[in-house]
Amino acid sequence: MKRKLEKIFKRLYSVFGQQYWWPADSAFEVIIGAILTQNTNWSNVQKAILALKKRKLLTAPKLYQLSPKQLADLIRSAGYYNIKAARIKNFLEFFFQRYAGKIKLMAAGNWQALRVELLTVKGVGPETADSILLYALNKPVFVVDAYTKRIFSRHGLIEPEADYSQLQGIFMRHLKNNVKLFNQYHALLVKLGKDYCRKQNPKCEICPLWSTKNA
DNA sequence: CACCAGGCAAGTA
DNA sequence: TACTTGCATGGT
Repeated sequence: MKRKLEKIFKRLYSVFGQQYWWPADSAFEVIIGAILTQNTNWSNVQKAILALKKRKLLTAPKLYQLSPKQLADLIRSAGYYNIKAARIKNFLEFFFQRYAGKIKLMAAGNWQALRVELLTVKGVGPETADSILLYALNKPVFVVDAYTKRIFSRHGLIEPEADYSQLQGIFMRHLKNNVKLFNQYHALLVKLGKDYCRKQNPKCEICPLWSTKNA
């Protein structure tokens, strides 16, 4: 499996190149984006982020001051706006109570412990927590998402019923714990997913991974 | 028109 | 515990 994972990475990298994730100007922006992008197209999230930026509201204190209704209206384009407004509020509550609203403080300790804390926040599940750890705080955590599972399942590399932690374990056991590698690998899988491995997409048959056997 | 997108929690039996 | 449902906009 280790060899296979390395081969897949090389193949994806040669086909798609650098992905430069996560597109954001700050760690805080990554965190808000991670919540907003839950089961949502990224272009819809960008509009919501832009709406917050235009109003100079993309900071923890500013967002914390907004009412749920005000916040929901601003992030409307991201979909599920009432739920996501509440989830952002839940995170901010935790962020101020536990880390005084300081990214540096939150990033300072042991990340495994922080992961457990993040998962106690209602609205922060495994993928959101791991996205925050990897892309906002540069911790060596592999982010698994729907594309990762679909791609590996379709290629017969995992059982279709494998859960998040099992899939994550495969990557983290076999790959070097390297932030840049994990960042790039996940981004490449999303790129592959967007281009070839959508839920119903005949193009899946010409996915560049099908030729890794011979590569 | 139907289907989907960088999930998660709550409800049901 | 194991399945199902709600959440919602905007692009294809």
